Amino acid sequence: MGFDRDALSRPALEVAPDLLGGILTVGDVALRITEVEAYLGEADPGSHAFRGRGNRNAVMYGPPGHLYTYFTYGMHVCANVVCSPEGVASGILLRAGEIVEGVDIARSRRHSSKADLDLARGPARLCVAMGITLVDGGTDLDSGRIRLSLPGEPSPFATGPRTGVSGLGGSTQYPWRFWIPGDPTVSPYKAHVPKKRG
DNA sequence: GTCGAGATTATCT
DNA sequence: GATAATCTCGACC
Repeated sequence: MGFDRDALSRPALEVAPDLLGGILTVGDVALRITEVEAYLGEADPGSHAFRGRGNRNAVMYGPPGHLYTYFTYGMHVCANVVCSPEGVASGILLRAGEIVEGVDIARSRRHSSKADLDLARGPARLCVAMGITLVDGGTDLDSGRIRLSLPGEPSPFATGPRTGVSGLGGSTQYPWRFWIPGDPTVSPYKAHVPKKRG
């Protein structure tokens, strides 16, 4: 079960499409991954690792197959799958998915939630629905309560520009976003620019 | 359905 | 002190 460690020891751009259709299991909740986004670490102006290694992104430099979590905008948590060999900072952000098991549990975590498809639509929502928090950062995805299963065969996928990135160095120009075409849980989200404090 | 604006806190300089 | 890989809400078509 689980996944081939070697399958994740490759550049993020190659691993990202392989995650589509994969299953992420956290406790009693299972998620089918439908949308991801690749981050190439130091080579990527939009990545946290672009400005060098720090406490926050240290996990991204570690071995593949681990979970990288971070806080953004003070209120939200996002989850990444670390890939590339140890020492190379790259990861894949889980942007959206479909709850395939434990829907009632996920719904109870998001009290004011609406449709099932909305439970994990968006990176921060996905973490809330799955119960992923900062303490899960650095967890091995092949042991413990959080597990990842890669699909047996490749899924069809589409690519497009990234959204929500600060545009530092025009990083939104790269088509490093991957999703399963036609899936209802994927990105109905607008591509707006970060807002400054008022 | 789309568009625009505000909220809130860990992390880094 | 500035920044941030977002979400929710309200207004409008």
